Amino acid sequence: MARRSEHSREELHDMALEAAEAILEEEGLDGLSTRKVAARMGYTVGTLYLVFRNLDALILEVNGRTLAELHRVLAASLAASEGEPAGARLKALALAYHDFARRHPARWALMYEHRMSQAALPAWFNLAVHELFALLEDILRPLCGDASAAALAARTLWGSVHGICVLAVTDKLDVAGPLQVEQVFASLIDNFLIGLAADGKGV
Amino acid sequence: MARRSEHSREELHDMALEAAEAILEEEGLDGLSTRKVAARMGYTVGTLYLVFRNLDALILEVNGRTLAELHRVLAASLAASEGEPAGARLKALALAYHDFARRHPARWALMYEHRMSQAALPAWFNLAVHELFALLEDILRPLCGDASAAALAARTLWGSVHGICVLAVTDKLDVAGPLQVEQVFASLIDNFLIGLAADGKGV
DNA sequence: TCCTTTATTGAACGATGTTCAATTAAACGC
DNA sequence: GCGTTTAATTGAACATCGTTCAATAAAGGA
Repeated sequence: MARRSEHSREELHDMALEAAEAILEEEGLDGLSTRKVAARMGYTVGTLYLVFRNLDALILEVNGRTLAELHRVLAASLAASEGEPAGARLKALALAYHDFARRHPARWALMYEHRMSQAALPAWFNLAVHELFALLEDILRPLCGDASAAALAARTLWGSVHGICVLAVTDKLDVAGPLQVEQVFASLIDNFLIGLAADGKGV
Repeated sequence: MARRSEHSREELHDMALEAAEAILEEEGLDGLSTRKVAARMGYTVGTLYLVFRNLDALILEVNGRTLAELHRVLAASLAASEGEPAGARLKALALAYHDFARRHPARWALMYEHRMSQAALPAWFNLAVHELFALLEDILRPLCGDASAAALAARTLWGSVHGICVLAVTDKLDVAGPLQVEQVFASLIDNFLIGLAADGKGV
């Protein structure tokens, strides 16, 4: 077993997160346990509890890293569609989101399904969520009257895309395959953008 | 403890489902356990396993009943808005869905978050999901060209409303209170319907 | 080399889902 | 009414879970 001070507390911290992520990828949500994480680090349970207050604290940090990775993926999608019309960029974004959910189902589910014991999520987590919204708001602002309208549109589209992903990934959308999901995204974004454009003219 | 043949197997079946639902309402998702369900029925764990193959089978049936109750609630909302314009009826439906999620958070979450061990959901469950979609399709059909367009629109709106509810209920929508959620629903439905109407004219 | 310090361990606790031999009460034959 | 069969019901057992904490063992200073 690991020898005294072979790793700093910070190293243990990162090793635990990486071990947890590996288990989630290989065995899914139910495979995650404190003993498995510790074993994968080359330590025993006790050591894990020196670094994290409990499993919830570890999961919260895993979720923070997943959130950051998701942000990178979506930002890359936006960078790749620079110059294209807003509708095409939003559809690419939705597909990138769906693709991330399919490629990392356990980590993605953990973000949304895990209920924290403590009532409120920490500020840094809400900030990371806010940064995801900001990506959408940047595209939507030119299409909306003011910033608050863009904020509302961003929350609407975000929630919608997320819901379609949830149902698609768990096979409750009653459609077959990613090809059909693409159609649902197109239906959402095309129609929503037509409505947004009409709002500007109508009022 | 319960005496031999005091309850038929069918009675035990229903008692278990009612016990499980009561525990979910009172203690939430994490409160549910086989021993607690059995104790609430006035039996012990062993008896529960004579009626249900395992906890997953019990949860699946609880979810079936929740699905049926949700269908009743939404059908009632539709009946109450008979004659009103489609947009108003869809908004009322979305609010009824959100209200159900808020009033029964554990049973609602159990429907969407529980991963079945067996790969595929049984046919009767998918049929119940299908019946929920049918409610939406009935409103959308007059607004769409053909039935397949209505089916696509129904899936789009359903997923969208669901996603907004998920984020709102778990406080990840970054909005405060049900009043704001109502605005998000309105944004979704108003803009989507404008788009649908434009589709008919444009093509 | 001994001693202090502390990183690390692993046994313990209560709870979980699940199984199944043992028990006990009802039902039936006489 | 009594003995036997039948099956409904039990609860102890097992592996696993998150969590705690006294015991241990190794590093560094004297």
